[in-house]
Amino acid sequence: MTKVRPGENPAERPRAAVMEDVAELAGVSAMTVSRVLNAPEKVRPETRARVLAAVRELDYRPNSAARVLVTGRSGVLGVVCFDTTLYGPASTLFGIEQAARDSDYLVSIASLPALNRRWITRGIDRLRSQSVDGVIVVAPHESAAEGLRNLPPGLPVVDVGGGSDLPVPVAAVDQSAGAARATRHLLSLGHRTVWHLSGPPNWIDANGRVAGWRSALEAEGREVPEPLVGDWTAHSGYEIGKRLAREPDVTAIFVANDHMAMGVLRALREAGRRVPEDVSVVGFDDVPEAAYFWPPLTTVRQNFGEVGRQAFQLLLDRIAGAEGEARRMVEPELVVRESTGVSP
Amino acid sequence: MTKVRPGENPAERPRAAVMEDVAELAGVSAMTVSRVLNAPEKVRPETRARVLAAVRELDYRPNSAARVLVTGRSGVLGVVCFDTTLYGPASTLFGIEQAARDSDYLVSIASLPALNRRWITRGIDRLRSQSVDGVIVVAPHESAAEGLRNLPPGLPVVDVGGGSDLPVPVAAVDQSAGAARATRHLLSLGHRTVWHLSGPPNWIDANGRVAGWRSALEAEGREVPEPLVGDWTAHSGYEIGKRLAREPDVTAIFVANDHMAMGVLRALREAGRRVPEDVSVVGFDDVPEAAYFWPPLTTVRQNFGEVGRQAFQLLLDRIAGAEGEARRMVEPELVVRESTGVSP
DNA sequence: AGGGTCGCTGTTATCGCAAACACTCAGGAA
DNA sequence: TTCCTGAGTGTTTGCGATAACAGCGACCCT
Repeated sequence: MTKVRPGENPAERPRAAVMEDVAELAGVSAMTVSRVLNAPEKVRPETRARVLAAVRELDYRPNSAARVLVTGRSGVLGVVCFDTTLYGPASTLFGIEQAARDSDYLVSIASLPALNRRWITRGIDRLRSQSVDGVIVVAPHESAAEGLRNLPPGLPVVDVGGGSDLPVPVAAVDQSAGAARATRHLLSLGHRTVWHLSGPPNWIDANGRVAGWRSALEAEGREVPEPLVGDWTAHSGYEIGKRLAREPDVTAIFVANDHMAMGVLRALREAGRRVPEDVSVVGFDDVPEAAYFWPPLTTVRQNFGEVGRQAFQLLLDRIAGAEGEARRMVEPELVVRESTGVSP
Repeated sequence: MTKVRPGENPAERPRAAVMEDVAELAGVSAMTVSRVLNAPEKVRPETRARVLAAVRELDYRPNSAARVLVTGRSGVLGVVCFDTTLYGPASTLFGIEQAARDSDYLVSIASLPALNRRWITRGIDRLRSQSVDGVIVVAPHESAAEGLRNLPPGLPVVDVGGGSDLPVPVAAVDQSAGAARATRHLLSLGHRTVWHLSGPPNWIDANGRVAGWRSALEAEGREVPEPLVGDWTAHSGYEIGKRLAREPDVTAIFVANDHMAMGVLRALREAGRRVPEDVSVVGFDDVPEAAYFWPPLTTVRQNFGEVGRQAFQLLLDRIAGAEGEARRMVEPELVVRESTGVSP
């Protein structure tokens, strides 16, 4: 006998099946259906088979809202991010999503209209209101730190790319090591020193690359020129590149990302300075196109996918109750192409 | 009097406040609290003020799972997508997310390990199991169509970039128009005909660009060369570009995206063919770096953000009960830079 | 005075599921 | 036999919110 619920017209499209419907069809109680789905070993195989057959026949799907209500777990994790059209954040997000998919988690995203403490807090709140099990913050900016200082208690949070003084676990590429590697590569080619075109102020990655570059120069006792500051865009690379091109001293430039490096390459060429004969250029990121720049760009590859996976793993640990701080550093890799050569 | 729930130790961190707690503090019933939050005009201003004060004092946040359970609405929409590291999909996703944020929707994403019917269906199922209010599919591939043929009834679905024969509303850039515009631009510069390096087979955008290119050539009675097929990467553009560079006939190339165009530019240069003096090149997308290619790339700009917004709007309409098909076409724009010039 | 209507608030039932506990029955130990 | 044990299943309850309806003054109308 099929109950017709009050207000339900049997002629209309039938409601989606619920656990009780499955139970009835299989001749068991709803609880047994629940067990088949959540702890199959506790149900006798024959019963289990009957239930599963009923599940298939009715195309039953558990209602996650009901399950969340009673268990407190949603199987959804949140990602707070800034601009997902930038190569780095987009790749990280992709890595997180893939790792999450493999563990049957779903990812909700909250993008921010601006990078500051208030918006980050709002983003986390927005996600929390949807009962996410945890949050990964991809906002590689100093202001993220403030936003992570007082988090709602009980919400697992992991940061990507953040500094070392954060009160939450962090997964990141070792920016400083990558920058140092790039700088040493240039020095090893005989350049007296290396100029730097950095990312915008207060971006963690930008700071890390400046630090690595500076320490590599200082370690060798080289002069440390004042870094120039861009905004990650090819446009800014071009504008600042024009200035650098006018300085005959400048024979080696470490640029904080590939897109800016592209602008620099163009500015140098327009100024008649050959790369790498007159000036060597190194980028950062290794975007897929970097090998097709003119000339092909020597750069530092970041494995964003791996960072995403590590961040997800840290979050899982946290959700499972792990305490304390944790850092997962991913090592970047120098990729030497044709934009670097011996000092003229 | 504050009830201590069974199993609760008053010394521990207190549970998050629920509606009943707010009601008690404000001296009203839970129902009144609910009304203050969902239909404030139905509550006397003084009462409302007391309730809101209690909400703030307890930092009360509604439990969305409970609300979903009873209303059937989650305030979450799902996006099914393939590779969010590609510029187009990433930008579209970003547009959707921004539009959603402005309307207090949250976005969950389900990325696909491969583009085919089965995975698309799975992605939609994964989202559906989280009670999303609707789904936007960003999978510009023929196989998406099959995946959209038999959808679960009752789930609003909108497609981005799909063909005209889909059973769901579609928001898209008019690829064909953009390609035709690019082709006509080249013809107007005096080129006898225009070669085409297309995207991979069965990608909707790739097909649309081929169609637009072909029709523009045919409209002027020009010879239509066999299109060459790439895979969107700069690498493939370079490899195929080397072949094109060997053909002296080739004076104008319409490339299906900017990254491949970058590879083509490099191949031409290496072969000693000057751009635009010997060969003109047009791309598609207008990635932010296109203006800094060497030479700066003439290309067709797609407003992905707008597409995302339109798709979101279509989905809102659908959720609100709108029926029937609908298409929102966004017009692309030709951006002329220095990679195109008069026929040699 | 009697009886609406209206504005505001409270009571009860319900959404779909799982935790906790209760029950049944077979098989083995005492 | 009697009791115990434990595997397998059922019953009850409650998660936190909203829908539907009921109650109750105040006010107006006739």
